[in-house]
Amino acid sequence: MSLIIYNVLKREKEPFRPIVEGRVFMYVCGPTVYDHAHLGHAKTYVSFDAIVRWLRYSGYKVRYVQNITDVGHMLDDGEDRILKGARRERVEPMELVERYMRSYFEDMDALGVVRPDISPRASAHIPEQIEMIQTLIEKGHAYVVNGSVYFSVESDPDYGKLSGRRLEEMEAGKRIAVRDEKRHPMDFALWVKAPENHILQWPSPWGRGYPGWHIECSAMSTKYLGANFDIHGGGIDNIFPHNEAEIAQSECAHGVPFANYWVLTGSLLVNGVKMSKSLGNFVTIKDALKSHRPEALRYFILSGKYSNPADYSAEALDAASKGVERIDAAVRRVRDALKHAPESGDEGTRGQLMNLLDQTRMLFASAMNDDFNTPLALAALFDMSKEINHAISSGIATRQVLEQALAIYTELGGDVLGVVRSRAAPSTTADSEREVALIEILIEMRNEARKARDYARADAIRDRLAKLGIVLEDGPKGTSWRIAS
RNA sequence: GGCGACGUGGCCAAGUGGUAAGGCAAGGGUCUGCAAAACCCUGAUGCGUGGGUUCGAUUCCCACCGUCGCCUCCA
Repeated sequence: MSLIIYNVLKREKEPFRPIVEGRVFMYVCGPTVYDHAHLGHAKTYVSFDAIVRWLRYSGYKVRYVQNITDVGHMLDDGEDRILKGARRERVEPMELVERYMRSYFEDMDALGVVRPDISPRASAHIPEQIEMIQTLIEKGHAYVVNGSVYFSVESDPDYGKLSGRRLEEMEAGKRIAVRDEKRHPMDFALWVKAPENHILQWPSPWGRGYPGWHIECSAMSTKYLGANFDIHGGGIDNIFPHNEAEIAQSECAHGVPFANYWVLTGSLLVNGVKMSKSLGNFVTIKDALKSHRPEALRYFILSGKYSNPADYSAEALDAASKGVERIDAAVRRVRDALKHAPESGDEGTRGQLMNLLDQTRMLFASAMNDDFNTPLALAALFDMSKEINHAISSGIATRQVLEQALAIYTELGGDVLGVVRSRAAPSTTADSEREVALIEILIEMRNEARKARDYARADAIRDRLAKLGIVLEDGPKGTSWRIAS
């Protein structure tokens, strides 16, 4: 079974053929770190996390590079976002960058997003960017004006191939006053001359200045992945001008194709419009994590296709929490059942169940291999849960079956999608060990009350524990407990 | 205006030229002292609207309506 990817560059699904057998070189546009990350960022990076995890699970050796933009990302008025943020918080630009870069990694760690293999910073790759700009000038694709350097879009016949735009058509829609030093209104800055007292500036062959936003991704992806690499990812909202500019710069400088596959994620919407900083309609990841488990946020994101837009609402997140809880409950039951599972059972039944589990793995794999169809992959886990629950209820699940089911939850639900916690909440600290013991004492007392038919007392214990977020569940084999999600 | 995406049961969301996965919510039932969890049952004669192609379309084509993204602020 082989992987098929929807390639935005071709506008169609195509089989994935890596440049080097067994390896994947992948770049994803990272955040500009001038403020806390919100759920829109979470959608993109959780989506790519699932993609990378699946590639690795499939046996590929992946090098995953995701940049940190800490210079060069301009606002409409030409001011650098980092400088504006630094002024707002009255700190050094690099202090601001450090603050929000840490915040970003904290959020990603909390969401269980596996860290990229390399997280290069734009400000740490100024020489590489300058070198690339020089190459572009030498090859006639860029020109110097008053200490700034612009990329000449007319010098690139392929310009617009990713976003499907043509230069002639774009001129009509421009909304920004064009700097008259540009030769063509669509030309974009590779290097910007710094005003006198500009805080962020570096020496260059063209005088002191700072790099444009797009060139960093070209320079850094080339450095760590090569001029031609496998997959380039990002949010669809950056398809133009950013991704388009990356392609133009890279291909004009190196004369080889840039990324072979373009994988872009749909935007996160709120009430039908994009969640964004500028609209102020955003929910930070930190805030969302105050009321929802990371697995619930991941489930919310992965229950739709990465390429489609998703609509955020508090209700949607609640529904996701319930969904993830259903899987969790099933995993708990399997773990419990494993404690007293029969070693052997009816051979025919056992074979049927093992078949079902194989089927689950197959369905999951074919879903993920079909352009990373995570919602369909999740459905495979739900279908399995239903069958396994049934098998446990009717006592026909043998140890072998349960172990295999648990392996599926752990590997596919946990390692690949990250919606199943890797194990039951660990109780490693002294405090929590004591807490567990106390809960067990209370359960014992309650069960004594139940035996004595003192239900008022039994219910009181259950209710009070529930208020603390501890849920009791009475089963045929005793009472179990869990922390409410 | 240009480019792109989308419109599937109350909500979310897969999918296919041959008769609609899954989740949430709802109703009924089994289990339980009561719950919880779990399991069983119920629900779109229809997949934006109107045409067309076809033996047959939700799936292909055309038109229209609506929503969203991008067109140098944003993952």
